[in-house]
Amino acid sequence: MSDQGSLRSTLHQRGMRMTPQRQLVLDAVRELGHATPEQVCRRVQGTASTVNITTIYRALDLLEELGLVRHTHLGHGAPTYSVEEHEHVHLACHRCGTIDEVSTELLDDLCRDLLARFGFALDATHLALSGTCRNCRNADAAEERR
Amino acid sequence: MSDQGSLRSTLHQRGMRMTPQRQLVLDAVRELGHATPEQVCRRVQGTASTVNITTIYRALDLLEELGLVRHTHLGHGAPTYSVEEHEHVHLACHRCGTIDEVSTELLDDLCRDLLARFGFALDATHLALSGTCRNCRNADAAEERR
DNA sequence: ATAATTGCAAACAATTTGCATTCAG
DNA sequence: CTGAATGCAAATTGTTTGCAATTAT
Repeated sequence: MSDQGSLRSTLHQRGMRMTPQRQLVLDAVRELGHATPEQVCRRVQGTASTVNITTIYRALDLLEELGLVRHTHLGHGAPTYSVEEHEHVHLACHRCGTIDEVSTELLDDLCRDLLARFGFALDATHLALSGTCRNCRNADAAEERR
Repeated sequence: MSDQGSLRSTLHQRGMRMTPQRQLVLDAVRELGHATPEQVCRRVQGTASTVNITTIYRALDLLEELGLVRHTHLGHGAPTYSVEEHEHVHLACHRCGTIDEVSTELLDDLCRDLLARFGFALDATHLALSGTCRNCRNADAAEERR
């Protein structure tokens, strides 16, 4: 599902079109992995230099509404967009800023729990968990010892 | 720990002071629960009308650095600040925007897992989990049936 | 005195809006 | 033709910076 054709028809049902701009934005997000609107814009402009950043924002919103892309607030600043496909969880260290990706399989139990207890269907794709990574914990421990 | 006095002395060790503005910001965050810098500002200005929003930002940064408050990106827009104290997890429905709070105890297993497998110490306070709440799932199911 | 803190204005970054133009059905 | 989509400029929102004036030690 959600291949080229079905996307076209989903849009068509809503009286919308799959324009070159929207396709380029989707491609850019696919290729870049995690990218801010700014970065997507630069990428798209590599191919079609006249595309305006406003269009990028509008396309990202639309694609997100259609469930094709997703945004996450990793650090501060601008959010990053990525395709819904590759499911993973971010481990963001708030000490050094490193971001690791691990499988969503980790969350399976939690998912089940939330559904059973609260009727809440967790969207496990692209979750960002913040904490302290091994390195920083070691560094802290060393600090402590002094 | 981290009562009035120890805060004062923590600051003092760093050659800083507990100013009225900072106290008001901390109080506001305490009272408001989850608030954007803007909201904190309005609250503080209710008591001390001349306090500038710049000061709010600076105080929030400082208080966060001291581990007294914490910010989370709930919806889009501005982040919300809240006191570190009451540990809980947010269940944010991306359909209707409702935000529920549940105990962090839910995450105990996940915490253990992350630490054992990745050496990652999850900060479970104030995690936001996005997904679909019971109501919206029911609504969707009803839609489906038609 | 001296160093921290504040308020203010201005800069800056990220995002949104209004509107005239273009484009596809 | 008509409505959807775009580009552009301007407006808005959220946040940061530089600096002079104020305040506590």
